[in-house]
Amino acid sequence: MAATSPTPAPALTAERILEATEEVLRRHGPAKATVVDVARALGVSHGSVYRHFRTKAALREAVTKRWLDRTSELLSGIAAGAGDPEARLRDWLRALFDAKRRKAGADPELFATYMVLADESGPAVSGHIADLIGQLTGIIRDGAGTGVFTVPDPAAAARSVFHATGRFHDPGYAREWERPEAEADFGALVELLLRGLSSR
Amino acid sequence: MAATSPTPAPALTAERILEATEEVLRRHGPAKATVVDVARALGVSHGSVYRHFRTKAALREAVTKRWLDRTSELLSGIAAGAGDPEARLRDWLRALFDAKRRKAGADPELFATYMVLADESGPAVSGHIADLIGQLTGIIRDGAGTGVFTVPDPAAAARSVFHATGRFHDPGYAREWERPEAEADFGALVELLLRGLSSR
DNA sequence: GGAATGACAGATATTGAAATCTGTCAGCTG
DNA sequence: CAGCTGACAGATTTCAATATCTGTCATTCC
Repeated sequence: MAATSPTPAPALTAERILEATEEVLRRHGPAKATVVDVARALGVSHGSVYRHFRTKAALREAVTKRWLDRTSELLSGIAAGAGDPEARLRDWLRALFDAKRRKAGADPELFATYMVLADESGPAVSGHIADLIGQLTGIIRDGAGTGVFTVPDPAAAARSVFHATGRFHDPGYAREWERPEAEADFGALVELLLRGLSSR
Repeated sequence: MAATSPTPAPALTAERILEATEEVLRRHGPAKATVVDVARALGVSHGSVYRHFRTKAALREAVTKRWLDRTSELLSGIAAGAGDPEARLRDWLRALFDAKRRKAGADPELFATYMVLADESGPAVSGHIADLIGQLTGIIRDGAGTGVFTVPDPAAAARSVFHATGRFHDPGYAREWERPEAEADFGALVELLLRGLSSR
């Protein structure tokens, strides 16, 4: 016989708690999702949840971090690519915008839930943003190396590009993303920024 | 004898109601400011206020509009100037950022109050933004005329510039404006945008 | 007679008591 | 004995009764 049970009680792990928490958040929304709900969903007492996460805030922050990390990973693939830095920058910004817009459009309630969580988890979000700007810095540094971009400070340029495109990735602007002119506005802004990066 | 009283009862006018409303908002905040409070501050019954403004929402929107119009006027002076369009654009963006940052820093509670009002008054804000983008369009069109800027569509470029600088004028970012790197970030972004506008 | 009043109905906000939740921990269980 | 439980104190949320506010309008007052 196997020492580990086949399905009945798959051991209480941080990962399983996070999955259950996501489900509870999806069902009840951020305001009504309680630690007791999470414990009930897992068939354990809420005390057991506190063995893995010191506080409710820590649990929520872990959920937020997981969610943010998924976006980071998706984009890091593009940033690390080997092609033309100009095209890579375009693709990266486009992928960021598309990913956010798709999530906000597909399930607005869940997206609103994650906006609340992100608001609570300041440090996690700051780290995520630093990561994204780091990816941008890599692309721009590559371009500066090959001479496609003419910028004295790739890191500063990356910050500028990230801030400038905020309207197309900051969740606070989600409502605007469905407007018909959003697409053209995004394209125009990206081209303006690319011209600025590569002007002699 | 004068037909109009010297000071006692200076006639109930829309202007006086707006002033009293601003004062009540400043004192009580947006959540607790009532029409009854405004009427009491003026020494009249609340029914009299409803003679000048159909609803409480209309009264609040009028206050918002007055506030937004003050910013528009300040900037229109710069936009209509006769100097170098490049310098004018720099000055205009700088003036917008400085005005917002100064207001947010000097009286955070009042600024928060106006953020709530602006949130309620969608159409008034949209109109204000359209006005600002119009001013930007004027500057950029001038630059396109003299050849300083090389853009096919000044109106589209103006939209891009306004959106790109959102982080430095959108009230939602007010918290960031006090951070030490804000100044450098603002400068770097403006220079990047100017290079984009004038690249051959 | 044009402007202001104040009583009123329905909508919204406040309050305080009861219910629920968070976080701890001594003890149980396998 | 490592992991889980459930009772508990203090903090937070819910809920229903109560109070206040919004918007109207018949009446009053220069």
